[in-house]
Amino acid sequence: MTQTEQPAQRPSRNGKGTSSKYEQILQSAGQLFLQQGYERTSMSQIAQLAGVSKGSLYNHFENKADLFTAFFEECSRTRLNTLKSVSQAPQPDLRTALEQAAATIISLMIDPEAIGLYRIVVAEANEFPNLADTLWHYGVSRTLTGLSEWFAEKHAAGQLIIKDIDLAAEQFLTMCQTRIIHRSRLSLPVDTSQASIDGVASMVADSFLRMYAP
Amino acid sequence: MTQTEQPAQRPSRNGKGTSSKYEQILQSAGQLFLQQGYERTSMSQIAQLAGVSKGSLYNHFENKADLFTAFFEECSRTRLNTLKSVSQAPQPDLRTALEQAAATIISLMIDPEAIGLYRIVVAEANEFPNLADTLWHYGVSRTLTGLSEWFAEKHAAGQLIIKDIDLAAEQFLTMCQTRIIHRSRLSLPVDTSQASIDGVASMVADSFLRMYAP
Amino acid sequence: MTQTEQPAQRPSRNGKGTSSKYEQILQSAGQLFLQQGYERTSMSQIAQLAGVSKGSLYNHFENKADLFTAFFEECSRTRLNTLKSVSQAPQPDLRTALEQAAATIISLMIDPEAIGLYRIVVAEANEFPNLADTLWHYGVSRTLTGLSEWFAEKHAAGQLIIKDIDLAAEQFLTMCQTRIIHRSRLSLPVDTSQASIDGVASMVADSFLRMYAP
Amino acid sequence: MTQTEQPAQRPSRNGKGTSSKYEQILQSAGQLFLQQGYERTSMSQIAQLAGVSKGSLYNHFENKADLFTAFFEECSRTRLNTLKSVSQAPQPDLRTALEQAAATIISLMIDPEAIGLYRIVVAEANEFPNLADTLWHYGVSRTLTGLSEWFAEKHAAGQLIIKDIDLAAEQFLTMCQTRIIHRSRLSLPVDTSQASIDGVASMVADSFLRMYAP
DNA sequence: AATGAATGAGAATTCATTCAT
DNA sequence: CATGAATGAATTCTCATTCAT
Repeated sequence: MTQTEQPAQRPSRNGKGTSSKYEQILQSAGQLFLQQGYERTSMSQIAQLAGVSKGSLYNHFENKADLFTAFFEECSRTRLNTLKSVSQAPQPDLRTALEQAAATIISLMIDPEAIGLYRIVVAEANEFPNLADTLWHYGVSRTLTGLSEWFAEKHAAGQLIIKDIDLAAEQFLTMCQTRIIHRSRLSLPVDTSQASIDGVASMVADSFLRMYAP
Repeated sequence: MTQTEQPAQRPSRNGKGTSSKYEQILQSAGQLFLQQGYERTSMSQIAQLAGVSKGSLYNHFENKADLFTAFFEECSRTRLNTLKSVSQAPQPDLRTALEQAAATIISLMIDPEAIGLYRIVVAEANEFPNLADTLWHYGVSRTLTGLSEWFAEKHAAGQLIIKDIDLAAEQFLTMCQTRIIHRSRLSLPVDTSQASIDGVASMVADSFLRMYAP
Repeated sequence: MTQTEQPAQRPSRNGKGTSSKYEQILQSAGQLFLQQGYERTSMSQIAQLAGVSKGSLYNHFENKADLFTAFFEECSRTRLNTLKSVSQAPQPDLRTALEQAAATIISLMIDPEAIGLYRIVVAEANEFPNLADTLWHYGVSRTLTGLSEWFAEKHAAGQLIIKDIDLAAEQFLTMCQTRIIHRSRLSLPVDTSQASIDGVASMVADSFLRMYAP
Repeated sequence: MTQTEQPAQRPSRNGKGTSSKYEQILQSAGQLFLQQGYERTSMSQIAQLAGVSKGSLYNHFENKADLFTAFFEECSRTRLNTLKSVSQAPQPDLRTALEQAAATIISLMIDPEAIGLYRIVVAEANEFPNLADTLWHYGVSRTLTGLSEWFAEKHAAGQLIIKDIDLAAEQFLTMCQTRIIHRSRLSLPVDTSQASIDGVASMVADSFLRMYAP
């Protein structure tokens, strides 16, 4: 009912080249947790989807909470990795680069898995406090750092004038959440077409430039 | 197998000053739902906290889901009402007015109950789709409308130049969520002191003016 | 859970000419008991169908068992009365008279209410042992007596030669249950058209005459 | 709300001579269902009588209805099997053979288990419509077929003259129910001594011969 | 490691009955 | 008499976890 913190021993993947039962379970658990949330997902369901026995679950994970955190960490590491790459592609035009960065962020964050992860963290914030840490660590922090470094360069180059660079990065990220991401997280009807994303991205880039252009 | 008969009656509050058992239940349910979420809260817990028998719950509400939505609507109507009043107080200085509005919004949205409501909506978005509608209706919509009207006035008065007023209102509201609200929703450590709130509010006002001042 | 035997005081119907609430309840209870059986029928259902409060039920009947037996007795008295009239209509031809009596019996016994009563008696034979007495008394006994008297007359008149008249009556009644009644009681598909009934009735008359005609 | 997963497995009886837990449950369930009927029998009672936990019941059967039908089918197959053997023993004298067949049928059908099965089918005819099919298939059909074949032989041999053989078989079976079976099904006081059974059987044989002897 | 039957605590819900008004 | 909220025991069913094989 409450989570236990000991990370289950992670057996090295067996050398036979087949994805180990460990990962099979993790993958099935993830699918269900993301769809249904922690409480509504039962160990039986996971076992069935993974094609293993209920008992096997407990050979690999101490209990449901352990399996859950294992999934979450794996998922955060794997799925949120792409966010790091934001703003890697050099663009001659700053406005275009900002717009493109915003569009990328929005697209990544309305991905069903990202939405699912966000939901699960918010839902279980009290029961599993370190979920948020993990999400922040793998998801938000990296992006913010990436943006900060980028903005610092532009500041040094005189293309932007920013006093608090970290805050500016946070602002940029926050503004990206206008309308589309915000409504997606609530499962409210929302236009997620590329055109719609580009519209918000354009607005973000414009606003950001008004705020920080020389 | 057999049909259920008694439609849950919503008795008008008795005038004797004592909150009726109906509201007693609703209040207890709310407390638990906000703390623990829907799934983790059991009807037994609610009955116990409300000081009534488990059976009594079903004299007033058809089932757990019904009790939950009843709580949520009541709560949305009552608790989120205050958001309407944002920006009602006239201020000679536009910057100060914006800053104050932002500070008010931030304060209201990091209230534990508001955070709890947000969490529950995000968590149960799939199971109870109309929760988000209710939250949006009572919480977000009103605030946006209020801001839009205000900005329209300022636009008409030449103090702001805004093309898409509704989008501007959304931007303003989104920017208010930078750092403090965002982290609060994830139960991450965050400085919620007045000074911290004012800091973000000031940043929001500044940015907004840079974006839309003539 | 087990029945209590005290018959509830039967208030004389109120003189206002309107069917009393007592009978209103009895009628609704009957409808539900016959459809669903004793266990599956709840006091709430009865109250709702009768349009009275649950509490009212207990003003008129001591408990569920009492209400049930009251219904059953009333029902047996009222509904099974018609069986008495079997073989009242004089017929010049004995064969025709027998056939007609058999057809009447079959028709009466496949009536949904008769089937319902039979079912309920069989189902609750252990829990309410005197149901069977009542059914026998009001339903079977009368018919048997009627048949016995009739056969006795015919025996005296030399049209039939019967040693054990009571047994003959029972035989006649039993034979009437061939196929149609038997299958109806089990809700098995069965042809209940008049032609089908007449076919069995004819067979019964024939057989009976072979058995007892001089 | 969530789907159920484990289809109840029907394990083959383990060969160790001890009845498996599956059958242990089935046997206990049967005992209670036959005594008390479906509705009055609770899963807790069954678990207790079988000496297993409540949860175990659901490892073997999907739900109460599934356990019930499983019991019923098993029971019908096992218990009603003996009815098939009616009239297998050759008898030089037709009258004696008929009498003996009737006596056998009566004895089998007033067996407490047969009575219990009949009661349960009649009681649950609406809720479990295929109970009657099962009972008819395993119980009645076989007997009728057996009788029909026998009568056909006798007809071919000129010992009986029967136009509608199937109807004759039904008549024979119906007549066997006179008095003893009929009253037993209602739990009415009845003389079930061998003498009494022989009396009815004799009457049935006599009547049948009058109806169909050359 | 793998299995899957077994468990017992606890979940939601129903229901006959009572009782103050 | 009539009402309907209140009750608490009982019911069906779920679920995380254990353990012998």
